[in-house]
Amino acid sequence: MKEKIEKIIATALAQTFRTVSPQQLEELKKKTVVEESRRVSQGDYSTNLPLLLAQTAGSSPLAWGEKIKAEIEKEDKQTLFEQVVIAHPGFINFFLSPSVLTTAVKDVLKEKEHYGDSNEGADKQIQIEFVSANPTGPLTLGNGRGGFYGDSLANIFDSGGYAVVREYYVNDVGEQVRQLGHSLIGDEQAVYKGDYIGTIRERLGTAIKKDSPETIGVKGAEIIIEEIIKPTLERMQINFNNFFSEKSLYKNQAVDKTIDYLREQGLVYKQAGAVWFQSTRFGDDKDRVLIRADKEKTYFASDIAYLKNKLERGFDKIIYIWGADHHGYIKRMQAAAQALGCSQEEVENKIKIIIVQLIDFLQDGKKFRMSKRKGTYVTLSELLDEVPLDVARFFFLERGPDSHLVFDIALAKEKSEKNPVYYVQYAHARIAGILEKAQAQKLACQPESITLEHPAALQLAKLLIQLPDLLKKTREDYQLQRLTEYSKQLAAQFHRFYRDCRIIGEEKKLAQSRLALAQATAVVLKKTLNLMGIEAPEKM
RNA sequence: GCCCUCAUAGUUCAAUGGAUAGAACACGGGCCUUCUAAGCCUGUAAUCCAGGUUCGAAUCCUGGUGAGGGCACCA
Repeated sequence: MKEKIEKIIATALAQTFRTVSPQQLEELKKKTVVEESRRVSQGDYSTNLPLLLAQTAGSSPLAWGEKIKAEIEKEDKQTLFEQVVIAHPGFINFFLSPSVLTTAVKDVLKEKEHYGDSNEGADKQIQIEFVSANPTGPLTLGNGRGGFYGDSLANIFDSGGYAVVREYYVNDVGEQVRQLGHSLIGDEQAVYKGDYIGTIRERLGTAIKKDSPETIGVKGAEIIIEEIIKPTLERMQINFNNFFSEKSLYKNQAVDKTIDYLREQGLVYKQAGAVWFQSTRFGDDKDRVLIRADKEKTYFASDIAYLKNKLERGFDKIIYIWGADHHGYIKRMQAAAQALGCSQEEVENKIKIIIVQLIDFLQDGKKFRMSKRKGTYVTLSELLDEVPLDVARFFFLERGPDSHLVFDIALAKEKSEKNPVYYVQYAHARIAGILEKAQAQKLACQPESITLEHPAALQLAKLLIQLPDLLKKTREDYQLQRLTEYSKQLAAQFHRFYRDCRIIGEEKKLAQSRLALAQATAVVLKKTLNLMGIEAPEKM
């Protein structure tokens, strides 16, 4: 919808404003905002264009408004708008024609679960790497946040027509694996604590006595991945396309080859026995070690090899989802990307690193920072024992990635009945109930002859048409909390419609129209919930 | 010390530089002979502080204050 309006505005702008250079025109178009109006009195959509024009070319915003309005009305050949109104201090408000809304309801019913999908990414491949928790213990709430976030983001790109690869990078080699080995042995170098250590120790049996810490660590990591992490991911209903092993990058010499490559580029030097990468050449704060004096390669070295691998696989977009404790890594990864041949622009647009803030949790009135090493953490599977998956997903997705959230465990359990996810699901179940009843009475909706007359019905239809714009926007700015907000709005508006507009028992044509709207609402609600990985129940 | 986030009702969160800052929970009133009251209506209540940019700032800039995170030949 917004696109259609933008197009009309762009044409109107070009007609009105001929004296200006093409660059300025582009500039104006870029700055022009079309948004859903916040208030009914301000129409359905509005734009700030007159204000911008006054800024660029002088004269009063309202005068510009009049000129643009005239052009818009000429240009609006499909009569999208019932009314176009200039408003102080310089907005144009658009009131949609009822026919736009009835058409939208028909579209929803026709496209069903594909409503809101787009083909913008039809020939594009995108890779999202997320969770990637170290195989040294169970997944934590923090992993859950990143996991639900990444999974839903992937769904939204799916819906945009992209070929999406969901990948989990397994750090199955190196220092921490050795530390895991020591922890399993239980010697003085033990680091990880927690009940699972004892369980795995028993599983390994006599191997503990004879194998090296490294070998034990490798075995332990495998058990943790296969028997702790993967089952938890399954409970979370996250399906990765690929578990990418760090070890494999060593086996096929990818790490060595990457270091060689950097060396050929003249970006590597030796100092004090170690091999360094000149990341400062690309804006990093300091150079970084690739090979330590003791010949051990750093994680950064394999991270670069992994990035190289991703680039070679030809993805159009590469998304990393990291916890805030990794933010210090961004600069060096961007430096690495440039060293691997990405332009500045590619680093900005092609490689997206999303930082999800860490979670504190509240227990007995005290805040705790989670730490696997200290054993002070809540595992995701513990959470899922207490709280249904739908609630957990909604709870995490409700917050923007930048928000530092405090997870009150007691509250999450106690308030599960009041969780907004039930509110949204209830709206869906209510509709399902009506549809069932309607069917029993042989009342079927006739999408071809819908009329929407009641304000509550019109308002509901206006919300339905927002889904495509909302998904598109989210693919641009990654602000997933928009989906939970939208689902709550949609549910609320349906509940109002339900209050004001009866369906069963009304005059036939009216009943059919309203039934169509209710059914379309169910489709959109379900779509929105499913994108978040949440069920849309028929009964509650 | 340097760098990155964040700071909005009592609480947890929303809000592309736009018009009267939205919800939910909590607290106070109302609404079920009618398609699910897990609902609806309604009241109280907020942009950390000080400057600046702008026609317009919760949003951008500078400086404070407070919270979290990061600054190793660690992972």
